[in-house]
Amino acid sequence: MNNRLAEKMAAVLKAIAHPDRLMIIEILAGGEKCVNKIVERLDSSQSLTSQHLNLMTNKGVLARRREGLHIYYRIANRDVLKILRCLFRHCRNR
Amino acid sequence: MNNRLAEKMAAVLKAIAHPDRLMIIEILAGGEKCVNKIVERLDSSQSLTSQHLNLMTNKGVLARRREGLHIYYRIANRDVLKILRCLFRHCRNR
DNA sequence: CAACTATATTAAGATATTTTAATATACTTA
DNA sequence: TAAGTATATTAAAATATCTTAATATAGTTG
Repeated sequence: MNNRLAEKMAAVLKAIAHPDRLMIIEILAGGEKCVNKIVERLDSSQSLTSQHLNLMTNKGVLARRREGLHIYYRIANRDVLKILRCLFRHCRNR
Repeated sequence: MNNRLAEKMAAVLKAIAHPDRLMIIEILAGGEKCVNKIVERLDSSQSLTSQHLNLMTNKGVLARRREGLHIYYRIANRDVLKILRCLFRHCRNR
């Protein structure tokens, strides 16, 4: 692992290293959702959720598409789910 | 995933979400090493490296043992390596 | 025990992340 | 086109992380 790659890897981890953002990824694991559904399930504010969604989209973790008034978010690359599953197993028993 | 678990998971991610710390984990994947070996391979300062090592030890990612003047660090739980491998594969091609 | 080696701790400043509140934008529909 | 709904952006304050430099500690050896 060279320095450049280590930085890329750290950037991906930082993009998901937040409780709300992990929950968002879990919510989207079940398929794409529009923002207000995500806000409801998170029990967080619209603004903050939107910022989390934007951050993860900019970092390539999520992708979005518009359909009328709604914007649907989805997981951009399923690799992230693998990482989450390892992490989940690791944390569940401790 | 409940809130408590999401926080635990985020804490583990934060503990490793730093280029130097990822490199340290990779170095230790080959077996335990003492601090000065790690410092050499990282090309970072003794103090900063020691702080990274402490942080990861406190968060349960690493473990250490003393042998005379040297303190040997090792990976506390191999789950972390699985996470890193997923992440590595994810980042290598982008 | 003095000098040395290996490592840890501390404090401070720099930088980044998180959160809130207010406001803006984009699209839809009456 | 005005009002309404869904979402995004911005700015500021609060908090956390990162880095450096200086110093402390713990063990070893002459």
